[in-house]
Amino acid sequence: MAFRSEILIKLDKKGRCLLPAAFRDELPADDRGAFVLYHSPNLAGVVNGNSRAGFDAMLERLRIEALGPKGALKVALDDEAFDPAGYLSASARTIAMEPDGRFTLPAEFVNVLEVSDGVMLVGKGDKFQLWNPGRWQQRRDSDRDKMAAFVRALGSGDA
Amino acid sequence: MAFRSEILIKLDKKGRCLLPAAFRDELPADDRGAFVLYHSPNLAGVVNGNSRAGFDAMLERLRIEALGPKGALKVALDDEAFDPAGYLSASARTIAMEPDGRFTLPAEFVNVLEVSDGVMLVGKGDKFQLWNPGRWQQRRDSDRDKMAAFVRALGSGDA
DNA sequence: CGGGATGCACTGGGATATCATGGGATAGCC
DNA sequence: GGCTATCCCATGATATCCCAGTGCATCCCG
Repeated sequence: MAFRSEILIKLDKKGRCLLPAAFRDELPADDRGAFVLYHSPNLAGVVNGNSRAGFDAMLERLRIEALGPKGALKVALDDEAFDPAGYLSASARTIAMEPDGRFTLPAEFVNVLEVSDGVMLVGKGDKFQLWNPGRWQQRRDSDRDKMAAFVRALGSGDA
Repeated sequence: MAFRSEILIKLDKKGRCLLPAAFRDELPADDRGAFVLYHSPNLAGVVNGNSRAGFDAMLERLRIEALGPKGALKVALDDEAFDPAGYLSASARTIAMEPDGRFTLPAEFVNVLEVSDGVMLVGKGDKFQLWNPGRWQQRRDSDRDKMAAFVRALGSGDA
């Protein structure tokens, strides 16, 4: 289960779009009919996606690693303290697909993406992202430079 | 698992090409049906390839190198920071082969390679590369001189 | 050691299935 | 009723499956 590649998909007049086969194939075999979309916790205008199992696993890790084993019980009871996993859950929506992989992109995500007729889907390994195509282009160019610098920095260490 | 030799393969009218048996044999025995292609992170016009396991192992090493073992949670949540492993994932595609080892080379790779009827496959040990045959010829000539100089330099060090 | 037979690797091409998308029709829901 | 979601069908493009041929390597046998 590793999401790869970047794919531009259409958003039609009815607000539907398609989760491409390359991404559907990465969903768990026993849960191919739905997935989760959630707002990026720290990057405005980006929507993250994952399988339900993948999203739940991330929340689980977050609770354990951020709060410790005993934190889980505390978080279940303590409504006053900040709960990062709860925050993400609130920003998430389960998306049901039609059998052919299409789904209606909820308006709240359309709004933050500011897309009208195309959405860029980007595989990030553990998860995938939805981007405004133009903004992704910029981010991609900037990341390409950072990647080149990263590789150069590795080289100076041992060569 | 070590990819060796350089092999020129045909790219047919339907955009298919063949992963030669010499390379298929280096794929893990339990995952012979697919492999991964990804754009070179710092060399335009070159496409890298590896087994799924080999690619994933590289990403894993990359994450540890870049962030330390405890960075996993942060990288899963932080969409703003540059993530080299995520960058490579986005540039990668899983390629399924037919039983006889043929596959369709995705258009995005055909474009960056600027190939029309032949692709040079070059074994690099841990991974392999796809080159435009002409560009590989140049690279190869230049590497030959560099290798000779490298060997000479070795000699002057202790003789 | 030579000659033939056999099998596999690579290439080509037609037929079929799947993918991605558009659009109509139907069924709820405020 | 107007809006949205769901189901269904249609279509062009692409990918996949299947079969066929050719050449090279290996193997077997005398």
